[in-house]
Amino acid sequence: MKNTTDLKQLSTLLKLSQTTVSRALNGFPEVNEKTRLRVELAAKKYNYLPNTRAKRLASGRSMTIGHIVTFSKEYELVNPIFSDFIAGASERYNKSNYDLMLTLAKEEDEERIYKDLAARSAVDGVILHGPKINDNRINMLNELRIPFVVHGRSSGSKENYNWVDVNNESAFFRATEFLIDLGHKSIALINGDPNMDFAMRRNTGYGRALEAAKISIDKTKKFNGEMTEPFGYKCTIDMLESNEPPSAIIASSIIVAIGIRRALDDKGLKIGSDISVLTFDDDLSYFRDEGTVPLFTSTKSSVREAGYKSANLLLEAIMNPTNEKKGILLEAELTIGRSTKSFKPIF
Amino acid sequence: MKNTTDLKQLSTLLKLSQTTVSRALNGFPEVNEKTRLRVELAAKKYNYLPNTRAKRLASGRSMTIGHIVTFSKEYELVNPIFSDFIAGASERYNKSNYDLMLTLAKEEDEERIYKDLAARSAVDGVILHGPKINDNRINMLNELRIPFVVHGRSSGSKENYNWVDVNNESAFFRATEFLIDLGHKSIALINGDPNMDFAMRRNTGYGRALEAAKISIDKTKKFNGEMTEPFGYKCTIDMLESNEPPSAIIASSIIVAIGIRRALDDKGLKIGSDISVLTFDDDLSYFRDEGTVPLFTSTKSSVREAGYKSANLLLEAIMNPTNEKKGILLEAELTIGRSTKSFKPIF
DNA sequence: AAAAAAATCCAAAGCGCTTTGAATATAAAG
DNA sequence: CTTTATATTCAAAGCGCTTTGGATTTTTTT
Repeated sequence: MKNTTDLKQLSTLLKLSQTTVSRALNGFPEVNEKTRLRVELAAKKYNYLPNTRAKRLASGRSMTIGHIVTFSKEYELVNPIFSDFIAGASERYNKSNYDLMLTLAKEEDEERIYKDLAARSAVDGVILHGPKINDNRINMLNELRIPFVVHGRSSGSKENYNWVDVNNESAFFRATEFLIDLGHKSIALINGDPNMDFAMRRNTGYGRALEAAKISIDKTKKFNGEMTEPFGYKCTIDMLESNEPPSAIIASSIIVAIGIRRALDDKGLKIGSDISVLTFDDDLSYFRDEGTVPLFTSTKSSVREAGYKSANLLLEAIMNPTNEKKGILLEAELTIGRSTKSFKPIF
Repeated sequence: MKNTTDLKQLSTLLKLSQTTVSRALNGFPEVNEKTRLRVELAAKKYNYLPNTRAKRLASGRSMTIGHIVTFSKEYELVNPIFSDFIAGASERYNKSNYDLMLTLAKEEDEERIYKDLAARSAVDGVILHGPKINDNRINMLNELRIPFVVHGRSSGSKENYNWVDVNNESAFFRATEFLIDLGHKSIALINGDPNMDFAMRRNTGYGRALEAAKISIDKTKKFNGEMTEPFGYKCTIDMLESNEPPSAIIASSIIVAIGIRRALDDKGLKIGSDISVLTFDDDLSYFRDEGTVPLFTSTKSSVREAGYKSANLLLEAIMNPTNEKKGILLEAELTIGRSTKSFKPIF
């Protein structure tokens, strides 16, 4: 029935103790090179790999990183960026033989999940996704003494923690400034959930650029919500049906931008020439637009790279628990597409 | 340092043996109801949860399901449907306290990963994603004796296996038939990788409907490739620049359909009135279009539901290893949007 | 060649649970 | 009030590794 070789069998075959075989395979110095070679050959031959369960118990490490991703409450929405983020993280884990444990849960269950993870010591560390302003999960994780890295940051939090974030404020400052330089004065912003830290920073960058150009903020042109395609559509339609539609729109994600385009289309407006659109772009793989000039002008930063770097930072923190906490700030680059043009009144 | 309670501590506190405490918590019948209550209360009070690593070793089960998702070779693309699929699966696992282990890997590593998983007995079962025609991973998994469920099927495989699939052939038959009924005679198909089983079935459904209407197949209007937005764009541009553009296009995913729309837009064509577009829709959460009449006419089937059902079938198979292998076929529903209109010559 | 040092190997304990087989307490039957 | 059956509890073994501390062998030093 059992078709796997275990350490005992292997050591008997080799006429060696389990200790020696174990040490040979784990690269300990106190083992003769010749025997190590013998052992490694035999391990390969008999297809031996240490039983994960036993290894984890004996070594006291789970060799597993937890990712807890929450659905948004209303729409049971899974953030589309998470697959690319995880692709990056997974790439890093594979190199060090860590496993990735993924939990998708409702927001209200998240706290319990972290506590359970700690109590049953199921993971060696976690990645915290989607930090909010003043996110109390951060101090909770510090109290639970689980090593962790935050993808993003949490303004207002007094805690000391590792993070990897894109410079959202500067990305949106530059985006707004770029549109202003093109002559736009009425620039809308379709942003994410206002409790999210990234949305707040994006809002700040947007506001700073407008202020610098002495353009007052029009509250009817600022939207916060779930970053879905229909949300982008709806906000745009609302603006286009208002008295004073904007001449440019900034979107917080490419999915939203696609909704904006659909709305423009419906209203018979041409993207770029009639209304400029600029979006933040996470460089999601299935929208990646190589070769041709991209449709959307964007501030772009690879979320996959963020995933890799987050994973890397976490593993470092696990190996060296005394390390100083560290923050990594990624800059987004402004990529010019065909969706932005100089201002020209159309209404 | 250690801040978790273990079984030994808990049983000492309760003046009971570890055996009794363990049994009480695991719902064994041979434990007095009063003691069980005492134990459960104490467990809650002291925040006791069994150590995952120890439990897994002792019980001989990993309580973990593996999902191996591969990047496509050329584009390092992560299939966007996988996040919604996993959301469904995760929901099912949570109910039974299974963990989900996710590995993202290159195709060429996949075989080794399965073998390693078996050798180190790291999971109790796996979900096989993205089956191809004659997929040899299926017999490999059977040989490895890992319980598994295939999301999709594999034509040509002689193996006996569990699967959950959407009726791709009928979905594309109906889609094509629907367009034919609207008077379209030149209907393009932008499909996935031709080695994928689902793409083959979709092609079959499409072909059958054309044949039934005595429309001969135009090979210049059939495309196979990565289901990205740029791919949809490119195929459409190519057709529009040819001598005989189609009057309708069927897309294999909403992402592709979005690319098609961009191309139509670029060429100054109106979706629906000028060219009809019909897409398969996995009902991805961030494109879900509630309330209004959806833009795209589609054959729709929730991939999230498929995830839930796959997980459920897998857990059943793990609990009852002698169960007959089972297939679950989901039907897609035809949803009428604004992207399809009766045929009317425009060129 | 004997003594000291270094290299190599091993037996056994332990990781924190579950589970087996036996012991004890309680209830039912004679 | 025994005896037998039933309910409840427990001590100890075992899951398959890693790791400790010691034993043995080989090499180096004197």
